[in-house]
Amino acid sequence: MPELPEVEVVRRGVAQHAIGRTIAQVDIRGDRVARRHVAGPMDLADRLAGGQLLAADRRGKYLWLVVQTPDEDPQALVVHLGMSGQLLVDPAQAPRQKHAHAIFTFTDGDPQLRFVDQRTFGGLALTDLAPDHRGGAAQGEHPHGIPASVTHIAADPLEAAFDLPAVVRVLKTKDTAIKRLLLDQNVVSGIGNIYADEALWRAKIHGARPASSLTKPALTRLLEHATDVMTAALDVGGTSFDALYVNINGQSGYFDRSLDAYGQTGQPCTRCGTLIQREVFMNRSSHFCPMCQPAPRGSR
DNA sequence: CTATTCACCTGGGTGC
DNA sequence: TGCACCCAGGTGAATA
Repeated sequence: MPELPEVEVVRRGVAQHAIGRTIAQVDIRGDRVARRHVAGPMDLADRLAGGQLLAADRRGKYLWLVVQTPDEDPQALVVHLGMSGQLLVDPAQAPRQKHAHAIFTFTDGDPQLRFVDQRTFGGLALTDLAPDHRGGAAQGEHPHGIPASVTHIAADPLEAAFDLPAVVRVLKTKDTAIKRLLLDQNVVSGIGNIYADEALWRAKIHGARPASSLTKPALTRLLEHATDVMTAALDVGGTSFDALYVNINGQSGYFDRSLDAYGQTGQPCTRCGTLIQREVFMNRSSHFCPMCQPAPRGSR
């Protein structure tokens, strides 16, 4: 599932293959892929035609291409991969994928850029760029600004603008379960179910613990583990379980081999040998070691 | 205002 | 072989 490392792999691929190129046309199929583009798919395709791609940027799980459109200030083409979205680089003669919702052709010919999404939880939208009010001491990290539709998303742990002590202070005030907060993109962005479970395992913390019950050093360590595990995943191309998550060339990442908790139900904990358990929490699967990560009193 | 739940979507797997 | 059902889960609107 695309979380921060997987989205970053895609961003790098798009940057390599698409920056500087000019869009000839965008073939959008169906209404759903552009449902977050309020003016509709026709407007999206019309305004992108003739636009030049200036940059590929990212915050958390949100990826955007900065586009110099013919008639307006630079815009952000926000791409969210959702659960199963892919951006693929393909020659024009390659068969159209069943779930290819948008195909970008360029004035310089091949390759095309295709947005393919089996479950269409992801999508495309063109929005204005706004100054990065979260930039703080790290101005210049997003020189084109942040898409207006992404300004509510918190900085992610790989950004210079990420203020770890400030996030820890926020967490310390909340009685909410720590896993819920790790997944809250308004608190810290980029973490999804896989890396939340991995960070909690590494920090030996049960996800149902109220954040306020953890010490500031423990919360700090947890976020550092989240940063570490996402960095390690990025180094090997992300986590793939099947053909649903792939880079722009259709290749899988290798981090699934390094997972200690997520998807390891019934396997021995690599630290203590106790069998990893799966529990449903927040209507999601949570994987944890019942010995290393004791449940809080009264949970379940 | 904050906290929590649920609809959205498809394909692969399972049990009968 | 067929079919009903469950499961994966990021987001944001709806609800409490």
